[in-house]
Amino acid sequence: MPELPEVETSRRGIEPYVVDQAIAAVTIRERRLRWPVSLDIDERLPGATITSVDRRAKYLLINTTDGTAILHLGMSGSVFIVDRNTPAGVHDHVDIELESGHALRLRDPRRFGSLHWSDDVRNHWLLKHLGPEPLGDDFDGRYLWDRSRGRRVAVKQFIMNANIVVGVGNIYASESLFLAGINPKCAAGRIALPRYERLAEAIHEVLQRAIRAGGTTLRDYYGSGGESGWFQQELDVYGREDEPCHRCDRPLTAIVQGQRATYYCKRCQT
DNA sequence: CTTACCGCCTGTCGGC
DNA sequence: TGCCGACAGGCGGTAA
Repeated sequence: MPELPEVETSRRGIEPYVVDQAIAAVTIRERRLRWPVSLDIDERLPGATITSVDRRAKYLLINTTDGTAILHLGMSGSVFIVDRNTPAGVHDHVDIELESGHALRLRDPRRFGSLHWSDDVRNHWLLKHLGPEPLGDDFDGRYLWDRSRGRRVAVKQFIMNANIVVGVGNIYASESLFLAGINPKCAAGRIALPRYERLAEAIHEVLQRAIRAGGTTLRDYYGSGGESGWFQQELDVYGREDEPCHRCDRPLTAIVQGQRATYYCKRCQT
């Protein structure tokens, strides 16, 4: 569920509590995440001081004086701040305990998330192949057009491919295509430049709006359980099968692409 | 190179 | 009302 806006909201939420904090201890209650949590985490984090919290794609990068913890929230993960002695719930797998008496807690019921250690994040295997940030300078319609030439994959799957552009998850892919008026089934290689320019703008718009919405509800990452900022976006199509299109009033359509649900308007998206 | 599909998990939801 | 099976969903791995 956490898409890029939610991850960015989490980053901003925990940042003030963890930056410049020395790590007193690390408690790992469950190592079996998407990949087993490496012993490096236990060995290297304690004693280090957190220098910054960055985001790359949907990864949170907890930079320390000794290296970087790479955290992914998967489908159901969340991070939040608790007092160090707050009893852990069933799915609270990791605590990074800080000198301040707080702890950064990772909760992830489905365990699709992950936690890695790296001395050289830029070349880490999880991040190395990733495409540009959708909110960064090197992402625009021209870029999408360039990368899509000769590709027969559907445009929705194309923009969800992290090698092409990161952070466009299932929800925001449908929303962006609606905003741009593009049929999700359209072959990526058969879409002209002007339409990709509209699509790039739409992706930017949708993500930016969601981050802003997250920001307005970003009250308290301390003891919050990490729910704040989640799902504040007003959605035009996602999850609205048979409900009226916000533009033309006709019922919206749901299909499956690459084993994932897609929602769109047959009249407005061509 | 591209494309298609698998499977890791558990909370939620629909059907009976 | 209560139980149970189906399913969603990010994303790297693997196969074709």
